Amino acid sequence: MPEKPEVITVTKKLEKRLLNRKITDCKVYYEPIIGYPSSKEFISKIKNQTMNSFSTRGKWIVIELDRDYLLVHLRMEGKFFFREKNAILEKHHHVVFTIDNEEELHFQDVRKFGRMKLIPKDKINEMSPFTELGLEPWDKSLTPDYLKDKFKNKKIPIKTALLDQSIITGIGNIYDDEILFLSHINPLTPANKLNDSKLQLIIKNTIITLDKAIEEGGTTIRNYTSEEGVTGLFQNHLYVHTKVGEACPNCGETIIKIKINGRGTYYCPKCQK
DNA sequence: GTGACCACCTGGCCGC
DNA sequence: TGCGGCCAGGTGGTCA
Repeated sequence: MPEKPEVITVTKKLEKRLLNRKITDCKVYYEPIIGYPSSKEFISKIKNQTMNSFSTRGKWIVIELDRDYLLVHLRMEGKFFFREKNAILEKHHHVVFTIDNEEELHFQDVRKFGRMKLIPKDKINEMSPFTELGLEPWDKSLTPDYLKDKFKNKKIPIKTALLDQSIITGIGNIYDDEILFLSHINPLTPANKLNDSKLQLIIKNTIITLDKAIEEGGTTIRNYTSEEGVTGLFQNHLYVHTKVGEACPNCGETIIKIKINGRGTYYCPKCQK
């Protein structure tokens, strides 16, 4: 389940292999994957454009082409694989890009949640999903005052508030649990009840957690793998997520699991009162 | 404006 | 062994 560190890991690997190369053909086998424009238009527009740069915004992979930006959201299980030209289409491979007429880049998504958009460069500010996104975790503007302002009318649990991409972008369910554990904050605490020092702790631990996860190449839980099937190692450093019934690494109390807004939430009831 | 809920989607797991 | 039902979860849409 790709979050920011996994998106960065995948983007780096794609950049290494695809920078300055040309998309010579494209086939779409499951049309809803293409969020904008129509799949027919997507195919015709993307052909013969060179991939000039790779970056991320929130959980989106941003590929700068000649005339457009190709935006890819992996959602739950989107993955990229390289294959030789005219390779047999494997199960759950929904979009195939031919690169330099030499090899293929396959987008696989078992659950079909992933999305791609092709946005003209001159329309990126009005049409991209970025307008709805909040601050990146490393943004200098991410301060306790910023969060206090965003949370002032939020009575929802902090667990839910941190998943709100319009406030901080890039945090998903796994790192949310880890950040709150490191911050000794109960995930059910209403977001508007947190004081400056707690908000500062959240910011600090968000950066620590994501930096460490990026260093480890992301987290492999269930079946997330990055491009070329590379698996991340951060799951070896998780403190509470998926650790239900195990001892808290801090106090030894048993880690419990509850549901908050439909999301599985793991925490230590003693450390995170 | 806010928050709760649902749909999307499939594979894995569990109980019967 | 086979079947049905539940769970996982990021995002966008709907409704109260």
